[in-house]
Amino acid sequence: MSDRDYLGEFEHIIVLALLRLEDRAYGVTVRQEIERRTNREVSIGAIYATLDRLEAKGYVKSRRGDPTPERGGRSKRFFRVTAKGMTAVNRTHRALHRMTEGLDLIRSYS
Amino acid sequence: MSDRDYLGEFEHIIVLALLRLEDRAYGVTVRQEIERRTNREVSIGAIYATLDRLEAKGYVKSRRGDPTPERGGRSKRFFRVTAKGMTAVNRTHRALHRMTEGLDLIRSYS
DNA sequence: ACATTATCTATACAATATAGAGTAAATGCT
DNA sequence: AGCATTTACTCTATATTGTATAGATAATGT
Repeated sequence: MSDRDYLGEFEHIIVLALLRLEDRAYGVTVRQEIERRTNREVSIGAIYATLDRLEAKGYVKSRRGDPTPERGGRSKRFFRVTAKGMTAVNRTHRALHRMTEGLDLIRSYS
Repeated sequence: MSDRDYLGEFEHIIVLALLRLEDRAYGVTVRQEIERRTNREVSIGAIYATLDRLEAKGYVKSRRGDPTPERGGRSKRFFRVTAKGMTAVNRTHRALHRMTEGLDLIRSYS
């Protein structure tokens, strides 16, 4: 909860998905984005549980969307990363980067 | 446990520390390396618990070292990353990289 | 042998990750 | 209106990971 915390592995992935999706980020698209980019199958329950936790910590914020003119479907809950969330991703990245730099055994991040 | 798993956030940091320390990696040096590079304080218990878990999963292996000619001190338990461990770090990196690429909001890894 | 130093082990608890079933909201059709 | 269909979210339960604290072990010098 403190401002020194790092994002968990999956929290990290989810925040990155939100950043990529910008204003199109809600449960279903977040799941798709992750599955497409990483070939990792994730349950929808895992997505929401993590989004809720991130929101409780103030790293993301959600708002209810208006219904779309599609065939049906409940209205969406859109998510965006807060400034505090951005700080947390950057802190996490920085730590990973500091631990990785100079290591050539590893496929580099860049 | 399966060969599709990703490293948790702290597991990841620890494996990277082992890779950096090469043959000097044991509890105390792992802790120092992490604290120095990331300014993150970690308890020694956290380190060992994670190392044990990583060993149980086959990502690292440990061996008992001989006593050194220092003032005292129990003999060390050295750790190294296994091939399976390397695969796991790389899988984790790849996922992170795929989720990060193209995002300029974020301080890049490279 | 005992005090000192360094390191590791055991245990317990909190936070995070995951799955799956169930519920809700919207639309189109009859 | 009532109901089926579609899309999306919520709830509950459990497993795994992350963390701290306290205590046990092993080696050395006096």
